[in-house]
Amino acid sequence: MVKRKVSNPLALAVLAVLSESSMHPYEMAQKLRGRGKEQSIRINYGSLYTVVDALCRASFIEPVETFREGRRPERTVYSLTPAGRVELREWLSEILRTSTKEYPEFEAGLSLMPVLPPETVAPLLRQRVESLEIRLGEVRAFMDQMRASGLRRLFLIEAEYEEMMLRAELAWVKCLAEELEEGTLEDLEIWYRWHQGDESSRSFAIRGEERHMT
Amino acid sequence: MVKRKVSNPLALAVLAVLSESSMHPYEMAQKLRGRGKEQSIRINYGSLYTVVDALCRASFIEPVETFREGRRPERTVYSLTPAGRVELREWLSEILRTSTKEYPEFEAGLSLMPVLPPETVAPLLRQRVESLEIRLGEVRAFMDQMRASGLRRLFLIEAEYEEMMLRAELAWVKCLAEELEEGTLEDLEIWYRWHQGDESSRSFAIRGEERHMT
DNA sequence: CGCGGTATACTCGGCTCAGAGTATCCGCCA
DNA sequence: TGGCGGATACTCTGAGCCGAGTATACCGCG
Repeated sequence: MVKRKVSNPLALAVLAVLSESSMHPYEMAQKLRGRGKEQSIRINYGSLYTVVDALCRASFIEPVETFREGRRPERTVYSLTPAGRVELREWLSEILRTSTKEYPEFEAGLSLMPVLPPETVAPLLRQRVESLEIRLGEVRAFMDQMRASGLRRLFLIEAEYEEMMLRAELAWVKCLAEELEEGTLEDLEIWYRWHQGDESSRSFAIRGEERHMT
Repeated sequence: MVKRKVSNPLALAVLAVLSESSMHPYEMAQKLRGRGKEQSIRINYGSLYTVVDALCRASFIEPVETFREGRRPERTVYSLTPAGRVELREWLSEILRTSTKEYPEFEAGLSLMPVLPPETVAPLLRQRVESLEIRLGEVRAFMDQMRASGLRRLFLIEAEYEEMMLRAELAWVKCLAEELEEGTLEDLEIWYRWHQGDESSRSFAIRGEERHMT
């Protein structure tokens, strides 16, 4: 778990494309886009050039030539250094090997959910179900399209992972929404009363304590 | 999907605790820690004070008094404004309602996985299984501990969500590792040959095209 | 009664990042 | 042939964010 000198995942993608052949930054973006990597790694120009620069400073890549055609801005072609190859292997291994805690927005939302009254939350979760279904459709469409263009399944493994995670969340959210709608959720009673301003629900978060929440 | 003036999830947590009662920044952090919110929302001092400041500038919160005890640094107590209350409700609703695409590291890792040879990847995934199991244990321990201190289940819903997502990932990774170990994964053959430098696997990513990868 | 360790309460500087803006070239249609 | 849209290829600015560092107070222990 060494701290990486360049920690943006886009840098990992840069190292990966350069492990194939030398190229200039814009071409890297094209390559990654062509393979549909923008689905799993955020590619944006601002970060791309910053990241290439940072990789250069860390000596993981180096410029091999610069040229210009016409009066276009100069293109600098970069190539991977041996140190860069090592970094690529180690970093990628670490990512596959260890699961680091991330903080998805929805988890934060859930943890503050009781701030809203339960009658409000139920329809919101229903909307989420729809939203997840749409996203699921997009992922499937993306996979079909990529496969149609001849890409092997191995190169769509990250999309399969995303699909599976979406399905898992979908099932869970559906279940939670149902419990809310049918009133079978534990603690729903006090949650409701608390939002009515009921004094008897002062101890809301904690069983048998004075009032406070979140 | 309005763009938030202050977009750090920590700001949402600040609005949420202030919806209960006015307090100073350090107390907010204590409250959130006490409820175990540091599991679902990144709380760190640097961000906390920046975020409080930003919320002030956006008029979602305002200072109500400042005092000092002894020769300790000054404490500023903040309270929620009506605009802040509206922001809290809307922001939280949006998070619960819509799923926005996030970019977990592991997904990026998977999408670049073929850079490593398959014999290397299999044991890495096995290590991930272990790592996920450890994390799962931590989440369970956290829930038990919180429940033991009297916290209602409703306030641990985000932990239940995390547990479920961990289980889903665990099952999937186990399955993938197995397929690799038993050689039943589609495309495993060429993946292997490609790393041997075999010329017949030049068309690796794409079926029937010249060599390139990622 | 002196000392170290822990809790309190911030501050600061530097790095990262996003995304809007800029400038050039090419193809095409009228 | 002139103009316009779209692709190419960056650049720049400002805001966000982190985490190490700082300084004081309190508390227990020998």
